[in-house]
Amino acid sequence: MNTNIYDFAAIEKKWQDKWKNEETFKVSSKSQAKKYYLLEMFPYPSGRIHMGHVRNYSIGDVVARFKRMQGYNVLHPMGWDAFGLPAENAAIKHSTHPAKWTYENIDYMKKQLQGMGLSYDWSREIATCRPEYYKWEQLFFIKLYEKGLVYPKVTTVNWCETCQTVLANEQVIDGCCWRCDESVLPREMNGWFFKITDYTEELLAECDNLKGWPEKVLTMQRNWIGKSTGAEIDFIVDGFDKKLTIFTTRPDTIYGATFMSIAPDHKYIHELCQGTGREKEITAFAEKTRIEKQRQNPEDELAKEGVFTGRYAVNPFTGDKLPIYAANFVLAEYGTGAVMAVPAHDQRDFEFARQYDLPVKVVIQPAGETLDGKTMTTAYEEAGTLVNSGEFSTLPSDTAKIKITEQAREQGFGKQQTTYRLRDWGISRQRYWGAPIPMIYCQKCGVQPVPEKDLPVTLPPDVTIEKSGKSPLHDLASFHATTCPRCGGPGRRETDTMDTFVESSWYYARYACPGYTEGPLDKQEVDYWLPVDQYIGGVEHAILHLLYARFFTKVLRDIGYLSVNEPFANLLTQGMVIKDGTKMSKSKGNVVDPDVLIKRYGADTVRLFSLFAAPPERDLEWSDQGVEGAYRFLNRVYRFVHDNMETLTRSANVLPETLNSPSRELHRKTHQTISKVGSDIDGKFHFNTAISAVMELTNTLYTLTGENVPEKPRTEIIKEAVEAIIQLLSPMVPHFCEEIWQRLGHATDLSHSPWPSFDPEAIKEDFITLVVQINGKVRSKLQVAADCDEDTVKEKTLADDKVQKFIDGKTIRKMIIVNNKLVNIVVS
RNA sequence: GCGAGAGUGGCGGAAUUGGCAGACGCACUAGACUUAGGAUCUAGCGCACUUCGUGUGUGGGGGUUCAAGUCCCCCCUCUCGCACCA
Repeated sequence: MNTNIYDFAAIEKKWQDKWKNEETFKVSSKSQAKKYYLLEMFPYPSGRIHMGHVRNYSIGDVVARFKRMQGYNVLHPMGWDAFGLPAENAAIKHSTHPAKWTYENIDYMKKQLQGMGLSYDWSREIATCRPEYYKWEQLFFIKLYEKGLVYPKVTTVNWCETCQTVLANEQVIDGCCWRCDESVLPREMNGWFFKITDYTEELLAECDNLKGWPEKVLTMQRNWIGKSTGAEIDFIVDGFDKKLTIFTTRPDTIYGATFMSIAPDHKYIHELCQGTGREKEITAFAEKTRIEKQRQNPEDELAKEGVFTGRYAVNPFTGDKLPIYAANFVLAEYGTGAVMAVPAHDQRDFEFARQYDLPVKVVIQPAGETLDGKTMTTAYEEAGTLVNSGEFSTLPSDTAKIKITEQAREQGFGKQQTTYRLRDWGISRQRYWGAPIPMIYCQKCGVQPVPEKDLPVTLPPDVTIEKSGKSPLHDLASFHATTCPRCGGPGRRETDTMDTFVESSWYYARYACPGYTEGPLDKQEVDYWLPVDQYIGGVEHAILHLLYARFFTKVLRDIGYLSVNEPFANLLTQGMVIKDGTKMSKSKGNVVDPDVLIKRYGADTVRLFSLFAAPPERDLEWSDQGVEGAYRFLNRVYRFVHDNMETLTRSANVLPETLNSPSRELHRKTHQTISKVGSDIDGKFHFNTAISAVMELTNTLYTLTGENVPEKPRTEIIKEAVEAIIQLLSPMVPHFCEEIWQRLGHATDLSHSPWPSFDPEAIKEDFITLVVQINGKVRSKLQVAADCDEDTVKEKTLADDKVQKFIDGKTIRKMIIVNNKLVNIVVS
């Protein structure tokens, strides 16, 4: 290795080989040190890592290395979220097998990650597509089924005829399949559901305890859960034997109901209009609405539209007959699928009423204003005082809510009710490349779980993915033909596979015991390592993955596999990497390839820049010139060490008793930097300011040792500064620092040597520059001894020439002295 | 529409509890070294005015204060999330 230049390629290879051969970052729970579990979201093995990965894993690695130097027993694992549709698409495109494609990608990406010098314990690597992994997922499925937390349901799904598969909502773009661009059709299908709704309240309540999560993510989760409290009230329908139940958050407005709206696909819609002569019209309207909702651009709201059903509901409080409309804005899936319409106090009902010329009856009056149903132009939705509401008139709306609900309950036609937006999690996928759902259908016994001893239900490898995209499992008798575990008769396996979000809902726990064969989780290990102390990933998973993982943790806790309530104690959501102001994408041609950068500058430079360019939670604008700057900085440090190698290695580590002035200055700056970098990294993740602090120290070092300075710092102090720079940078640019550390004569690796500590005494400044303001404007600056007393400051200030000039002939009204900072003289 | 976050030089971004706005880096300008410079070093670099200097300046407007990027009120813009949720 030529040490005259910064030969990053040779340096990085040397240390990566060493880390790999010596398993430097392998950890075990048998340690005296306190544990720290740092996890980054594992990648989908799509082929190559992208800049988003580089950023995510660089951030994580800094924290892992920092915590390790602080003496923690750091678990820092990596693995592969390896099931998913892209593998099937690639298999079709390249006439290969999803498994082959996936494993090849994993091999390549693993090399890329190792090439970044990330400090993973690779002995814990997981690939979710391996039977050793998904076997346990199938076991969970069965356990959940036995507990009633998994159930089958026939429901409407997004079906793509061309691709022969169900699509998740997020895979439907403007009503079309993201893959083939054909229209997606709703289709009634049987599917398996996880009963996440059993955990709604806990998922919501625990949000308040997740102090280490960004408020933004918690808000998104709360919104997604969408709790609202109100009342359910039954309405009798004239000439119809069933009651219609509505849900409302405003029972206080019930006297103002002038009609009723129900979803066009409400479960009673057909029965309801039977015999009214309006059946055809209603059916046509339901069909039209369905199609429009399919086609609808989510950006714009559908115009409100409705059709009278020919029936009337009776308001239980007033006895009024309310016409029932099928309305396109009422959702069958939310609440009860029917609403009482109070146009005076609900904007949607108001718009609908005006459109169809229905009465608007005011029952809530705001203070200091009198609303008139005939003339009002917008609904009044706030609180107020009840009017036209029988015995409840004059009550404030808050009280009325309670009283009206109470009376409905007493009289048996209503109750207090809470509704959630959150739905159960449909996990069936008509795909091949996923974990098979371990259930068997039997003509005689119905659906039966696969016995535990028969797990895993292995994905058959010998299949071809056809162009149609249809899962080969459906027609593969060797897979689905089996016997019923109960009666021994012929059975057919479930041919659907699980949503890939199921794998990622528990992988973090499996890292605690990746090789465990007695069960999914080794209780001792997971109890030691969990929860994850710091989780890091993109904000795009704010709801789906993070909610599912929280749910799974609670389920696994209740089955007895885990002891924690929440999987991730602290969460950091990093921003996107963008270029030219927009997200990197092939179509925009602004993609930066990490391989190219690493080849050109080395992994350390790429890491350094991605940490320096922006704080983690913000978007990072990629700049080729910025990368150049990071490279330049490392060279600057390298050069200093190289040019001073002899002095540095010869110099003692013991600091001398007395120091000259430049020594004191450098010593102070060194300790200030140690202090700042530590506090910037620890918990704050301000890597950008940490790096700039080290740059400042480097600049100071150059300045104080420059050719023309009259007196240089002592070599011991220079050595102290250089070693601090190397130690402080080491979590960010590990190869570079290890190499220099070694050349400086250290026998122990930096990875496992302690984080430097600072001397609080050394940090203190001898002299302070005191800013002197007159009427709030900076007019002069004074050098004073630190902690100088007020009288001395006053005296010195008034004696200053510039100050004299500005206060001459004026009256001093006030003098404000802020210790060690500034003086403000108020004159008139 | 609702919710969250943000708005600071040419650019990325700094600025404890209110206390020198623009740290650090990029770009740019001038100079040095050099056969050469896309290496390195030195100096400059918010804007305006004629220089020392003075004025002005953190999306806009108002306020509190000796002092506001920071606190309070109103408005504007952008990003993200949710979106007819009854």
